[in-house]
Amino acid sequence: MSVASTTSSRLPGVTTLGVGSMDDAVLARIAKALGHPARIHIVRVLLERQTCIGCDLVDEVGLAQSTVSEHLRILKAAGIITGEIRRPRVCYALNPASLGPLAGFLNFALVHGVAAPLEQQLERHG
Amino acid sequence: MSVASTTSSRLPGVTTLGVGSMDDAVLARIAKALGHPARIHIVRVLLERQTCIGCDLVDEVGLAQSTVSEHLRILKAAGIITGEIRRPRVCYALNPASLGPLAGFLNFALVHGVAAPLEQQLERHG
DNA sequence: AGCGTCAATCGACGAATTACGATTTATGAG
DNA sequence: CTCATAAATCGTAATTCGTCGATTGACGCT
Repeated sequence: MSVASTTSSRLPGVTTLGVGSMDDAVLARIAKALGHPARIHIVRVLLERQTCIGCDLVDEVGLAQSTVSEHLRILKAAGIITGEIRRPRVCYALNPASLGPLAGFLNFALVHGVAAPLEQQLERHG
Repeated sequence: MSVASTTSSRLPGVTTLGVGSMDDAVLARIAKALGHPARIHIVRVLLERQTCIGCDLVDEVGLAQSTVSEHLRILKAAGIITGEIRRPRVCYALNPASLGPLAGFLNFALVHGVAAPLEQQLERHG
């Protein structure tokens, strides 16, 4: 099925390979790491102030320091953010390229999913 | 920053509003629903054969019927798939529009994230 | 009516997640 | 050296997740 250079988008980091080229586990890992409001919030903050932040994150998301640290660990483990140690601080930054696979998958689903007429979604059967 | 009609992409379902217009909880909910290999796999299968499938999904993902049913329930609850009851079968189909918010957020991160200081990403490995 | 098929639900159980406070580690400042 | 600060880690509790087998429900057939 379609390992074709089908349109998709020309977003940086998004391969134009078909959806079949991506591994379920890879995509799930990224999605799972983003699957918490606090972590989405962290990514958003890192997006706004690209300059790294340290403990400001703790103030931003209204959770305990240890909890925020854990969320940062999860994001880091997924490769979504980077943490440059600068004792006693740590400079966090977004690693946008890591989002490429999931973004590519979703874009693919978006452009190829709408091709199905509404009636098909309600009427078709095998 | 926030609500700007910045570029992004012209993918269907992706609003051109800024990243600030999306709620953390909404994005996290979609991401969480996709945060499992089996569910990614289901979405992919639904993408390939847009025509809905019933029990074929159980064969596709190699899990018990009740487990697959649970994954389908989660995807349905997140609005990612639809299930048209056609006794004794159920016709599942992708609801691509539901992926729009997350796709938009990731695209935004992708295009706006590359501007981040390069040295941080290189210096990071330690 | 009775059977077969498919999907949902129930109950169970271990594993993982989320959250917190307390502690520890590592610096830089005074 | 001592103190303050920032981040990670530890221990722990509550909750959620993932998975399964068994059961139930709802049809279409014969």
